[in-house]
This record gives sequence, C-alpha cells and structure tokens, in this order.
Amino acid sequence: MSNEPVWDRPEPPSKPSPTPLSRELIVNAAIRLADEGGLDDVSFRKVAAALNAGPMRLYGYVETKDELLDLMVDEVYGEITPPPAKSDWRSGLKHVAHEMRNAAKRHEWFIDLLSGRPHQGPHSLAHIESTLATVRLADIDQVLGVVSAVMAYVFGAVRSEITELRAERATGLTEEQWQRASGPYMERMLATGRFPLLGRVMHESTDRDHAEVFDTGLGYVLDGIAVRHGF
Amino acid sequence: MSNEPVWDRPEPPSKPSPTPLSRELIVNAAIRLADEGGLDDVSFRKVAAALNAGPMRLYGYVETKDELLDLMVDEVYGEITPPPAKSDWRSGLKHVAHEMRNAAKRHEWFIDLLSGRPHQGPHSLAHIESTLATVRLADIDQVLGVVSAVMAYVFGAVRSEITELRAERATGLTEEQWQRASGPYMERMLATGRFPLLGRVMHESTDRDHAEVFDTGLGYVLDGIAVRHGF
DNA sequence: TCTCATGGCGATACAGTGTATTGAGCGATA
DNA sequence: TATCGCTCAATACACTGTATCGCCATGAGA
Repeated sequence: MSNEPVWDRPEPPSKPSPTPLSRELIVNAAIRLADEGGLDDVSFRKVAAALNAGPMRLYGYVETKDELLDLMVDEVYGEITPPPAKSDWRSGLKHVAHEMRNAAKRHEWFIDLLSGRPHQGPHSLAHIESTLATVRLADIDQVLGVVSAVMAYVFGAVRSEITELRAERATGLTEEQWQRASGPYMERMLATGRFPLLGRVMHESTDRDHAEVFDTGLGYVLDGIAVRHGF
Repeated sequence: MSNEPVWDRPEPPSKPSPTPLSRELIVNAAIRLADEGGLDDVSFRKVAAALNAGPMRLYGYVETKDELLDLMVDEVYGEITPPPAKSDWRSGLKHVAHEMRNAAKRHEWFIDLLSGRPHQGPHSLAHIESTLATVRLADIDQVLGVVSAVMAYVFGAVRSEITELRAERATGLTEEQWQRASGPYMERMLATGRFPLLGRVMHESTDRDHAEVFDTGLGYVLDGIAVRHGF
C-alpha cells in the first residue's frame, strides 16, 4: 500500500529464520549462557534471544523458569559417569565424589542450584541409584546414611571451593594474597589480635592444591565410614 | 491557597512518624521478614515498609542489597555460641556443628546465603577463630583441613535437611509419603525397575530422626579425623 | 522573627525480571 | 475458498534494585 518504490523501503528486519525448538535445545542454550556469563545471564529473554526466538515461545516447552533450572541441573547430573559396576565401595564413592567435583567446576552455577528443590530428574535418579549401589550393606538405612554423609561432604566442599574461586576471580588474586586484596579491613581485624589462628592461617598456610584438600577431607569421611562399619 | 474549606480537604496521609533508623534495626527487620516469609520477602521496598520508611532511605545505612544480606548472615553467625574454651577437639567440633544446624533451622534462608560471597563479618570471623581453636594441632594446615572438612559436611548436611524440609512443607507430607505425593511420576520411574535401591529406600527406609542422621554422618567425619591423626 | 542554605528523604524514573493476555498470521480442513 | 485452530510475537503488569531529582524541614545567621 505504500507508494514509495521498493528500493526506498527498508527490508523488514530480516527475521532470523525461526529455528525449530526443542526442550533440549533450550536447556543447552541456557547451560551455555550460564557457563559463560553466570546464572544472571539465564533469563527467558536472553535464552530465547540466543535461539532467535521470542521469550514467550519458551513457554511451549517449559512451564516455568524453575522448571528450566531443574532441567539444567538434571543435564549436569547426566554428565556424571557412574562408577565402574564392580568397584569396591571406597573407590566407587571416591569416583562419584570426583565426578561431582569436576562437573561443578565445569558448570560453576551447578552448586548454586542444588540448594533449591530436590532433584527428581531421570539423570539425578540414576546418579543416586548408582551411588547407592556402590555401598553393599544389608541395611538400606545404613546405605542411605553412608551415601548421604559422603554427598553432604562433597556438596559442602565443592561449594566452598567454588566460593573461594569466585572470590579470587573477583579480586584477581590468589588466596595467599587475599587479605591484602580485601584491603585495610582485614588488616585491621587481624591487628586487633582477636583472631590469632585466623592470622596464622592467612599468613603461614601454604597454598595447597585444591584437589588435594578435597581428597584429604573425603578421606576423613571414608575412613570414618570404614571404622564404623568394620570394612 | 485552595478555597475549599478545611473540612472538605483530606488530611495529608498522616505520615507514620518516621522512626529513627539504624543498621541494626534494618538488619533485624530483614531477618524477621526472611524468617516469616522467606528470602523473597526481603526487598528494599518491603524492609523499608516494615520500618515505616521509604525504600531509598535504606541506602543511607547500606550501600547495596548484597551488603544487607551479608549483614544478615553475620548476624546469624553472631547467634552461634562458641564451644566452651577447654573442650576437647571432638566435643568442640560437635558443639559447633550443632550450633550451626540449630541456627540454620531457626533461619532457613541462612544456608541459601552461604553459597554466595565469603563471609568476612566480625561474627563470622569470630566463629571461624573459635572453631579453629578447638583443634589443637601444631600444623596450621592440618588444623585448617580438619575444620574445613567438618564445616563442609555440616553445610552439606544442613543444606539437604533444609531442602527436604521445604519439600515436605510444600506437599504437606512426610518423607515416607513423599513418593505418593510427587504423583504418578515417581511411581512410573520406580516401576521401570531401573532404580531398585531407590525403591527400597523409599519403601523400606524408616523415618529416622533428622538429628540422629546428622549425628551419624558427623560421627563418620570425626572418626575419620581421629583415625588419621591418631587421637 | 525572618530568611536562607543544607541535607535528608520521598517520589519518580529506568532497566531488568517472570509471566498472563492478546492478537495476528498461517496452515490445514471442510 | 472460507473458516477454524494453532503457534508465536507483541504487549502488558507487577515486581525487583538502584540513580536521580526536588521538596521540605530544620538549623544558622541577621
């Protein structure tokens, strides 16, 4: 209807051909965004944009944002390989622990999402199942207790490792230099003399390998289990 | 200047006398809101409203929302009483662990905030210091390792306990009945036969006391430490 | 007592969020 | 060909944290 000649009219903003979507594509896009820019970059608008789609289109595949986050979590559980079928309980649990740690390091947002709703996704369930299977005790309550304890340690350890890692990245310094980075505040606090051990930790403690620290703690837990159940 | 008679003019909306504020008042109000309605109820607008103030007024006392959350966390650390000065390492660490668990149960949002930035508030520092003090080992690296491991377990265990508690509250059912509540989905999953142990856990496992489960896991960790360091 | 300056605080504004609703366009069927 | 129905985009709404602006009340000086 416009009487301008075609050449003067701007093309319609070249609709980027609407990709066909799928739940998998959406979850993968969300994961990529989260890996690169943190959880803050996971919004319906941004995920949709990454897929050349309007935000509302996602609601055809996912009912709510929490659901999307659940799917992301389950996807990461899917990356975790179960321990070899016939491994003994100790190496089996060690395997699971390391797999979890590695997954959490690949996807730093992972640990943040674990504090929310319980995970009932298929990969999560498979993960729990295979972990339970490594502990061959008659009493199912004891099996659960052992696995829960190990998982609790793993969560906590990974969480604090990631937290520390973020703090380092934020200041661009290593743990050794952290106190200098956090400025006069920590200096003043330490100078009060109220925290002598903390002072020693920050000044004397060697910058140990994170993996080693993780293993040491894990060793405590596994040793304790061995002692208690006479393995 | 209006020529309506006074009686026809509405009174100015009776300003609720502007309470004098303080950082402490703000933090306490925020904590109360979080205790009652969860972290979602902690917004500058809502906190300010609870104090009969405009939202922007808070910025006089707190520079950013994260800062407010940090203050809330530190306040909770302040509620945690240190172990008696001369307690042995085992009962000292046990004391700390239970205190943390209790605090986290009083303030369910607490555990959610621990995953963020590291805590350098005065109460947090005092807490770490007194925990370190319970482990009397010569090597400061070993002290740190022991404390970190115990804290990691505690975080993880509390986290999963709170998560489970929330899930129960959401469905209004206990863990035993959980599978029935989560509807046909879990039934179907279990019916596939791919998760036999999970099935046993859900059907056979007795509804053990949470505190007991916590203590058992903690026992593993402490036993492991004892074994490794020959206590 | 009157005037003026200062500073604290509320109102407003903005960019972002998740999501409900609406409406347009298109493909398939009658 | 006409109509139905479905898909998706645009719009709208309530809410977030925070920057900016402007009013008003208070305190100082005349």
